[in-house]
Amino acid sequence: MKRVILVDGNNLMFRSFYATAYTGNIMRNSKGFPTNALYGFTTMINKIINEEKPEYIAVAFDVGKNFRKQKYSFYKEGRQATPDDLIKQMPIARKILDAMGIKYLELEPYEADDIIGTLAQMAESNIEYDATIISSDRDLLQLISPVVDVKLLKQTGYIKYNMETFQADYGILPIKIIDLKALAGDASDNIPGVKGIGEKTALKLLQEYDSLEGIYENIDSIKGKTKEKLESDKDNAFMSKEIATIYKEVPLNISFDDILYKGTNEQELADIFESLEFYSLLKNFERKEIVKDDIDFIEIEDVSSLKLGDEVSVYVELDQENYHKAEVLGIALSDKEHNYYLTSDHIGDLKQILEGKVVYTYHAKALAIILKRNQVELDPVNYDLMIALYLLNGFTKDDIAYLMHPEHINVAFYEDVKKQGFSDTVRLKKDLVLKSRFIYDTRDRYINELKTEDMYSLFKDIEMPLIYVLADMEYFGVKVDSDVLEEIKKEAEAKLAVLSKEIYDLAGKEFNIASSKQLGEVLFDHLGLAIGKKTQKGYKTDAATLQKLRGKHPIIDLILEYRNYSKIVSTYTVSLENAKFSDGKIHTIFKQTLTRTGRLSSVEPNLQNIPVRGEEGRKVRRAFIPTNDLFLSIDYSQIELRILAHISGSKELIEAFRNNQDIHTKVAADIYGVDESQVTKLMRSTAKAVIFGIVYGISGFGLGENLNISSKEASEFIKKYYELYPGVKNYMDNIIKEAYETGSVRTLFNRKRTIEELNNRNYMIRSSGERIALNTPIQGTSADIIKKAMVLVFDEFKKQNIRSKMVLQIHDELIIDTIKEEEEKVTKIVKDVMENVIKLDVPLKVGIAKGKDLYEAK
DNA sequence: CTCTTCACG
DNA sequence: ACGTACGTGAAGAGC
Repeated sequence: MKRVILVDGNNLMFRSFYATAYTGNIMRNSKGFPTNALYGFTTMINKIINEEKPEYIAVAFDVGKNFRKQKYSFYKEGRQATPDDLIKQMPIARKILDAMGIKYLELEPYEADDIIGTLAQMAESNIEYDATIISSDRDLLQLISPVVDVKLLKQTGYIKYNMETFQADYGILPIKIIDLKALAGDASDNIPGVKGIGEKTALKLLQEYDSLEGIYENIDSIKGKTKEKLESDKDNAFMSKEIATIYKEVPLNISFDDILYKGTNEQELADIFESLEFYSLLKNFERKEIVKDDIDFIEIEDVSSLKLGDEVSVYVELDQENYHKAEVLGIALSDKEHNYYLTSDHIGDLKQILEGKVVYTYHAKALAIILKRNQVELDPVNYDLMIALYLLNGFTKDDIAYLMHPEHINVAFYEDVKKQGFSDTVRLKKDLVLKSRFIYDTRDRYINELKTEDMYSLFKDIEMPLIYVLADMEYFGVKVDSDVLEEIKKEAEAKLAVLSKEIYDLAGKEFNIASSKQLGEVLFDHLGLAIGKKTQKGYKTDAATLQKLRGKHPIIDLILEYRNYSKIVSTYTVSLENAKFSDGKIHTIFKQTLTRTGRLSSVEPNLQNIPVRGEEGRKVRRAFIPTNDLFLSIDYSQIELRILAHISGSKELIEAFRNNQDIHTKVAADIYGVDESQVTKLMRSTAKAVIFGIVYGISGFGLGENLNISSKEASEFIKKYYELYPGVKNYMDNIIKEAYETGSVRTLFNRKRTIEELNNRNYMIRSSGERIALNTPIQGTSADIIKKAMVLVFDEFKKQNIRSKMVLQIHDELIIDTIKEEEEKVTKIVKDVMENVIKLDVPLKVGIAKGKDLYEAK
């Protein structure tokens, strides 16, 4: 028996396109040509070849006009036009198939379905062959027969249907899919069917009367509404049947020999992948010299033999991403004309080599920390390519290789090198030199781009200096008291032991409380509590869901408490202790090029989410102690709302901030229509939720969920807020309009965020894009402001010889590890800088707290 | 490796 | 009809 694989090419391309277009970020090559559909398509075809090992294979496409549409103009009407970005990719799919040695078939005015149907028919009539059809389109199920089966692609994986499995699922013969559509119609193809009859009813009718014809022959034995519907739409039903029927006599004039799988022409395919920049797929080929992966350089033993111009790029390779622990693997230097390689033991010479020069690098913070660890203090570099790219493209990879590949420079990806080890030193040296060369050669280009985009000042005056502020903070670190952590851990573990016993008793059995799957089964199946929302894998058991079940069963409170303590143990005692260095401190990494809004993030460990809201968790803060004498915490009061007031120009909000009013109380008084003195706690917290929601672009539903009120009531609040603060509403409308027009939004400091989501045809994703457009200028401006403040504070400390240290930034808060004698000075400097870093239409205000640990300094 | 949950602003 | 708040990082479960 010979197996024939029939692939629905159109279907694969559409699927691949929309699968990855979903987030709004369409994959493109460096020339801007869209490649997302082709990537998915190629991956799928490769998978099919590997899994099916076909002897015969054909891929069918739609082309030109189609006869159904010509006859029935409403067919597929109302469909969104195929996006240009997808149309452009279609011809390349055919080229890829040619290069892969796979026959593709298309013939006007037929659709891919009809071509597949015709080939399936050929298999039916030739005893030697059987066929497998691959598609996600259920229409093709009508072709299933004893010799034809269908692999129906699902979001992940597929379902294989043959005669038996199809009948088991649907209860009808495969061919009756046509009759099913004749009755139920098909919204996506705009096939009418019988109005008011859906899939359920249609299946029932077909199981009883076998076919559309059978149903109408027995129309009198059908009763009620169904009969009426059938009678009034009889013509539509038969017409729908005709449209839904796959045509099996397309005049292709081919034999199976014409669709023999010939195998890949590697050079041809490599050329296509090269132009599409599918580097991961190219790895599979031995390739001719298409990319640059060689470079001339001088290996330096004696530093005095180095001859460098005034402008120098330097690249230092580390053996792991965490530069607080990493060892240097090698050093590369480039100037206008030369490239040099230095072994890692020259790291200490970099000061002498680079002093007085204009220095460019990639990831200056890593370099700075490595040098600090080698007791070298180098002047700040002038240009960090990683930062430039972050500002320009929102590029977030630490690995420069991701940037060089699109420019046809073949250096190993860091992940791959790590896997293989760094043994191939020749390769390592070349790669390093290629990197320093690249940094040097692209510098002018990116500086110009920054200027064109009006972000040069943001780059030069804020982000570049901030590198060294952060390096200083990270390197100094935060001291941790292990005894305190141990004590908290012990207490929490004791509580957990008691709690789990009680929980098992109430549940009537032992289970893993940390498993949401098992917990869901216990609560909802075993104890029979009212089921709320579901997740992909079971019942939702998060805190919000459990909160609603409180009082329904005593186990709920215990579980909430259990979760609280287990979070403390795992995330905030054990792992913090593990993160401690031999100096007794934690050295986090502040990622400066990660977030889409301009905020920092903190990793290994995250020191921006140490508990504070709950009393139990908050105790963890006792373990964070100053290296000097005390912690000062200075935080912006309601900075995002003040920014909203400023950029929206809302008269009412500006007025309120200028008068130093409690904004939540004021808004509460306004929306409830009472005097401020009559505002209750609940009213104030409701107002607070409304205000925050507005900044995030919330819906009535979302606010309702959040406040546990009906979405109608919530919508009323939102409406009321807009009426009271028309400036805010106006801002929201304008920024969204602007975002649609320019495809991006900016902060007050010109930081730019492009929002691909706005071009998405999916309503949900577009809405999400609109919320991003609303929120990013606010969150981003707040990030800009505190970043600038950090740079100024750092400079001022230096100027006044302050030895107290800024150690943490938590988005709107700075923590200073303070020397007692400097307390007054430090407080004054930080407060002054933070409040005056920018002049807005509203004042900026800070709150100050201090203490002998992070618990008190809050 | 993905999902769920939960910590922070 | 649909799904429903912005930005993060980390741990544990379970495939």
